Amino acid sequence: MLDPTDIRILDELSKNSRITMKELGEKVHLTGQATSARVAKLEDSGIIEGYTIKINQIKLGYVVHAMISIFTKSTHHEPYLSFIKTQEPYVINNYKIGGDSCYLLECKFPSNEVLDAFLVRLNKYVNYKLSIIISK
Amino acid sequence: MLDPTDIRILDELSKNSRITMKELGEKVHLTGQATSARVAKLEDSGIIEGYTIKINQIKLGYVVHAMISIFTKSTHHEPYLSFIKTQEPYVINNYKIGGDSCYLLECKFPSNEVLDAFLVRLNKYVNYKLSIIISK
DNA sequence: TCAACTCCTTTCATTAATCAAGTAAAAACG
DNA sequence: CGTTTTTACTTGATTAATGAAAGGAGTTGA
Repeated sequence: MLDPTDIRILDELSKNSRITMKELGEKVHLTGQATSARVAKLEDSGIIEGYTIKINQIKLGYVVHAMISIFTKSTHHEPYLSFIKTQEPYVINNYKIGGDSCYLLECKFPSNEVLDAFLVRLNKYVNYKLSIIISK
Repeated sequence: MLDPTDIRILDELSKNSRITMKELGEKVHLTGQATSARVAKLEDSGIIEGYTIKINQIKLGYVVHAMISIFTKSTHHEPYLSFIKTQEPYVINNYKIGGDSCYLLECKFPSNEVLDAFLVRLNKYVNYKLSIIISK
C-alpha cells in the first residue's frame, strides 16, 4: 500500500505542505511530475485529508488553553452538542471518549474571564472538570 | 495588527494551505503579489507557524486513539519525559496541565495489544488513567 | 508642504505545474 | 511461456504562478 517513498512524502509534507512538487521530488529522488502523481494518489486514497496551517493561537490573543472533561447530567447529549456548536472560536475539539467522562473538550480563550463566562454557560448543560494546559 | 483580510487569509489557508497565491488573492480581492506579501508578513510575525497536512491515521493503521492522564509517582519528571521521547510514532502530544493530573498524553496505536505493551512500559515511570477516543 | 512609509497594482522575467507521449518493468492471463 | 495489460516513471511542450522592480495613492508626522 505505502512504500518508503510515500512515507517520506507524507513526512516532508507534514513539515512543509507548501513545498513545490519539484523540490519534494528532489528529496525523494523523483521528478516533479512523478511526485505530483504520488501525492494525487495519497489524496484520492484519503490518506492525505487536507492541507492546513499551524497558527500561533497566543499571538492571536488566545492565551488560555483548556481541556475540559465533560460529564453529561442526562442521557440526552444533544443539548450539550448543539451548545458547543455555537461556541466557535473557543472550541477546538470535542472528543467522545470511553473512560471516566463522556467527552473531552479542548478549548481556547482570550482570558480567564471569558473562560469563566463559558463555564457558566456550559454548566447549564453538563458537569465538568477543568484542566488548564500549561505547556506542550 | 490583523485586519479582516488577514483573518480571511488565515481562514482560507487553514482550509487549504496549498492554494495558489493568485487564487487566494481572488478570494480576498487582492492580486497574487499583494496576497503573497501579506502571507509573508504573517509568517514573519510568527502567526503562521508552518504549513502541514492532515493525515488519516486510521488509514495508516493507527486505529486506537487514546488520551492518558499521567500522575507522576515522584517529583522527578525527567524519566517519564525522556521515556515518551523514545515512543515516537505513538505519542502525538504531551500536555503539561494544571488540574488533577500532571500531564495529558495523546497517543495513537495500531492495536490494543500495542497499547497494552505501551502501558506496561509507561507504568514503570508513572501512574495513569486511560481514556479511549471513540469519535471526534 | 514635503518626506517617508505603507500598501497596493502593473509589468516582465523566471520558475514551477500541468498535460501529453513514450518507455521500461512488473503483473495478469491464456 | 509468451502476450497483453497495468503501473510507475521520464521527457518535452505548454500553461500558469511566482518574484522582483517600478510606480501610484493614501497616511503619518516634522
